[in-house]
Amino acid sequence: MNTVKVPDIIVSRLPVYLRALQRMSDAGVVSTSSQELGEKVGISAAQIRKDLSQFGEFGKQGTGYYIPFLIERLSKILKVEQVWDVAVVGMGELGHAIVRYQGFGNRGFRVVMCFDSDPGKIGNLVCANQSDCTFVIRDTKDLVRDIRESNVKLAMLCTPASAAQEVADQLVEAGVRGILNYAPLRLIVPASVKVQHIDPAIYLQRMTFYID
Amino acid sequence: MNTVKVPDIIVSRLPVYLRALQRMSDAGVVSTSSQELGEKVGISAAQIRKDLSQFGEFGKQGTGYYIPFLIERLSKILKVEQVWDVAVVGMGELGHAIVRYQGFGNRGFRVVMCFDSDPGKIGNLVCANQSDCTFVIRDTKDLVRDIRESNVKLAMLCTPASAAQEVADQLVEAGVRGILNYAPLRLIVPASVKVQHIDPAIYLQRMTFYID
DNA sequence: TAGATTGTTAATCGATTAACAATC
DNA sequence: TAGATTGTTAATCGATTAACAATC
Repeated sequence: MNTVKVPDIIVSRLPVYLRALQRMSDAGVVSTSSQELGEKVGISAAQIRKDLSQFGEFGKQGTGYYIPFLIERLSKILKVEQVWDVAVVGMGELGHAIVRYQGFGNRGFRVVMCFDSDPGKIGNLVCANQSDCTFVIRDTKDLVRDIRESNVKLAMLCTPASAAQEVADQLVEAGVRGILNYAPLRLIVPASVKVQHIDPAIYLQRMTFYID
Repeated sequence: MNTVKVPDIIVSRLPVYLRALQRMSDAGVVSTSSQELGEKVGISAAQIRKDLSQFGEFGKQGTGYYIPFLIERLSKILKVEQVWDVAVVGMGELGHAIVRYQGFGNRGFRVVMCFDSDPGKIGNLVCANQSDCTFVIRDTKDLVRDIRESNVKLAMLCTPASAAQEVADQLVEAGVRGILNYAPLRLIVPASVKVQHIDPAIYLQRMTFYID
């Protein structure tokens, strides 16, 4: 077993490779090379080979990579050969959009429950699709109990900034190990909990710098 | 004038500094140090000083940084002392959530128009807030003309993956210089156009790797 | 076999950190 | 003044690239 820690920056590229490979696979392509994959994802061929070599030997000299095999291996490495249950907290516009969104299923995730603290929303139904209305908005007061009982390990945090840290604390207490944070502030969590942050305004500001 | 190109990685941190400074300012704090700011954003003090030194001298030895001044300078550098008009393309759940979202205003952006190609949606109203319904969904066929006429330089792309590249081509033709891409694929655009990509599934997969 | 492409090593490149003189 | 903190330089660290033997 290799006990050397894999650099975060390599881990962060693996999902990008996986997504491109799944697109190729969907298009009926069965094999590729580091060269071709690199062009699709905008990363050098050498880098892709080096990244993959952290985890094993997945290709063959002369012929490249067999896509179904590489997808299987990357899915295992990223632990998305299983489907993860996800909780959504904060059922404003964004929370609703996420719960209704259909695109996570084939990427390894599904929303299983959602919460809000607004009495006007608690108990309301959210329709994941037109015909089959499956989600009841739960009271955030029950968050720790409900998440712990159903063993949910991932959450998407869509509350206003003012409530975000308090909710994060509860998520940690409930045993959540990964938080996708949409609130525009940095969450303080133990080292054992991962946080990824999505703030559209930050991304827009990274582009305006370059526009004259 | 300094003609040395600023590294992208430094530019990418500036919005994070700005957001933290604005939060401090909102809380009534008027000055800070690289040490304190670093703790808030999770970046070393030395790195913050080095990043800022790319653009000038904004602090004072012994006393640190005067927050209103640093906010002003960072806003200028990122070109968000003005408010940018943004177009939203693809009015599914996500597009609606973005148009209705109120949080961009004080970060330098406002949505001014939205598009969809579905005849069942074109002409519908989208309410940016409860009382004042301001947006009519426009036909994507008119995108190039409308965006060019109103001189919009930023767009958020929320269409399905299948339509995304075609829409991106039209946005480029219309003179858009920055695209925030929510479709799960890499867009091909000229070097003069910046793309930032938001794919929640990618972020989730970056966390599951670390969860045992 | 000949051509193609891997996995890996060594060289290069760039980013981060440590340290400190300057100075508020 | 004495203490604090900047801006900057030099040292360190880590990531990327180039090159190529191995081999399908």
